[in-house]
Amino acid sequence: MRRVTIKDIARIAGVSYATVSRALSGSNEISEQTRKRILEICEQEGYRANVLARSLICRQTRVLGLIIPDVTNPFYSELSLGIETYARKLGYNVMLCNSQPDGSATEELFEFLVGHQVDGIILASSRNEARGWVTKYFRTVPTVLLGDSLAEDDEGEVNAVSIDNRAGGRIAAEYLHSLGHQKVLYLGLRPGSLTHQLRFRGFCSAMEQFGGQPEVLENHEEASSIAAGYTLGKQAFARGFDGTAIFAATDSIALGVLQAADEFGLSVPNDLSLLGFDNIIYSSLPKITLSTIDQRKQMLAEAAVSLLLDVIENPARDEYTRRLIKPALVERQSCKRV
Amino acid sequence: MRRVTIKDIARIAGVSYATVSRALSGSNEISEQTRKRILEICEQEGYRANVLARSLICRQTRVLGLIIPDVTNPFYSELSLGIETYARKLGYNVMLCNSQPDGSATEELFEFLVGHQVDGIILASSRNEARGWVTKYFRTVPTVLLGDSLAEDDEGEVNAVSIDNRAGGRIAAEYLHSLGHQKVLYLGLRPGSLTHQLRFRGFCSAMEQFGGQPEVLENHEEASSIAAGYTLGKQAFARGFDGTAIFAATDSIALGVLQAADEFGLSVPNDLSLLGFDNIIYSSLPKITLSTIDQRKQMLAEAAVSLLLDVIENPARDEYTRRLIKPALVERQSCKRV
DNA sequence: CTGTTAGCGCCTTCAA
DNA sequence: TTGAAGGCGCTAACAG
Repeated sequence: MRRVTIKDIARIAGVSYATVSRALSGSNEISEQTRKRILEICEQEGYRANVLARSLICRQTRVLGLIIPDVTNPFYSELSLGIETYARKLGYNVMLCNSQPDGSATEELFEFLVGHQVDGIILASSRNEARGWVTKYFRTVPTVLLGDSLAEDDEGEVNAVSIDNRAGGRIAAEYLHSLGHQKVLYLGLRPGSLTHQLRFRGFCSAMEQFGGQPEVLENHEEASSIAAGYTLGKQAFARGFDGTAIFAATDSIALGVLQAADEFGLSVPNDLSLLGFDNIIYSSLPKITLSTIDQRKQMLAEAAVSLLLDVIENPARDEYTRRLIKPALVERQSCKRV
Repeated sequence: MRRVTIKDIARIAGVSYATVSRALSGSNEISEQTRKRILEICEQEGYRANVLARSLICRQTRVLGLIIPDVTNPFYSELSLGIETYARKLGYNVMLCNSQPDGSATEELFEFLVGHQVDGIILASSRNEARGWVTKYFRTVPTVLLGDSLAEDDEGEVNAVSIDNRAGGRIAAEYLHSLGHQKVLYLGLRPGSLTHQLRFRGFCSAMEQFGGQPEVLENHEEASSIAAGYTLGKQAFARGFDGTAIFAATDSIALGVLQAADEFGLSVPNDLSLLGFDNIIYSSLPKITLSTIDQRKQMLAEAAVSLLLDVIENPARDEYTRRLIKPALVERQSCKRV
């Protein structure tokens, strides 16, 4: 399928192809007449500029790369829609890539995106390795991390945007404490996830401060899926869970726990309170009505894009920004006063 | 950020850049020695071929465009993951684009993708306009429709893959009939969706054959969202629904209906049977356990990619293929014998 | 205001 | 086996 090029248009219009280029680029060193005529011909012939050829010269593609673990995860799909929408509004397009839940395709995808000359990359990841990936590539291509960068408070050499997970954990603890829960299980901590660790740390420190006793049940899967939550939930109930509340590492995990509880004849919130994290849309479903901590995905999305564009436009920018967004409690009906 | 090019490598290696090109392309008209040496230098310097420049010459980019209404819809996110995974396995990358639930961005996205020289496009849409979009562009770029192409059985000039929606409707009717339901409401038919019409037609013809009485409640929103299902459900219950079962146009609609039923104190399946369509992952949630018709997304995804690649590789292909995939009933706990 | 020319980074004949 | 040269579609000086 041979496509019509700028030369074809030039030939038809009887002008040089530089003129056509000018007509298209909105240059002002061209008469309105010829511009109109050329534009009409383009329309007629169905001309579409070859963006690749253009990028070759302009040294920018106006496309951003976005790497997420898995679109199927509603947290990431909502995030990616927010990012795509906002980027498009600012004149950028995004190439969405799934790195697999375990992140195994991440480096390959970086290479791929660099090869495609994207202007910048957003890496959305909650993994420990995330920071390493960013530092490996950020000298080659402007990159921002959408996730936690470091456990300690010292800033690393990465530009990052994330929710304040420590604060999120604290909010959870305060909420459960306010309902009188003392013995609470934190279910689904993934050791490979810095995000989860921060969340857990914030949760524990507040809980202990209140004299509560946090327990943990780790998730050794690579993803916080409903299935993982289900397995872990069954495990907890089978060995005789004797606390009053469960704080799930994510909403998906909570959904799985709910399923397990159902099978064990445990009613939420009557026999057991359940609190999630993320506020995915399915948490608001009837009969689910999961109380949770909201991640403010829209804000995260816009912050990440803004930061990335800032990095792209100021290549000499010799500072690193780390934006932390405050999470918020969403109270529904899965938690009850003990 | 200046990136290292083939010329830099050539200079360092002390060869012409044609030689470097050969080393990289796996050509056999080059000695193993120099190839190895060059490859090492590339590695050292962190050389990444500029895919754009390459595509300019090779006239193929190995990227496929995928247009879906909205990633946030789990049906489409599952589909898109399937498509991306399968395409990547075959050496293709995909550019995912959201056309908005109302499809308003579709034409713009076609133009965008054509400008980016994608090798082909998959348009996933259930709208009436879908066929028109495809016929408008398929001469410019190989395109396959993932959705229904025509109401009538005559083949149009489009290559298409879809579930057999008429059969899906029939299966639904047979199932509800087998449980003794006579008065059934088809809830959520979108007039703008060919898919829904086929589904409804199959449903009605079977239902009538059984002597049942199908009713309809149309959805005039642009998307089959949970919210739309909720509104429609409330509407149905408010005006006094007196049937025994509801067949929802999609699972998301069904989820909304469930919420409305909950508010009206109606228990599913005790007071009312509810059947969905799609089999999104959230239908299997505890306490939701929605019976539904499975769309076989994996199969759809692979069929669409295969067909598209076939069209790409055989440009002179003078036939149109339409693949219909059989849907399957997934029985859970939302339907009961009357 | 318009045309000419020289590349962007890469691949591919054609010579050597 | 290697190098030189032309060109993919387009933009950007520089002339005219």
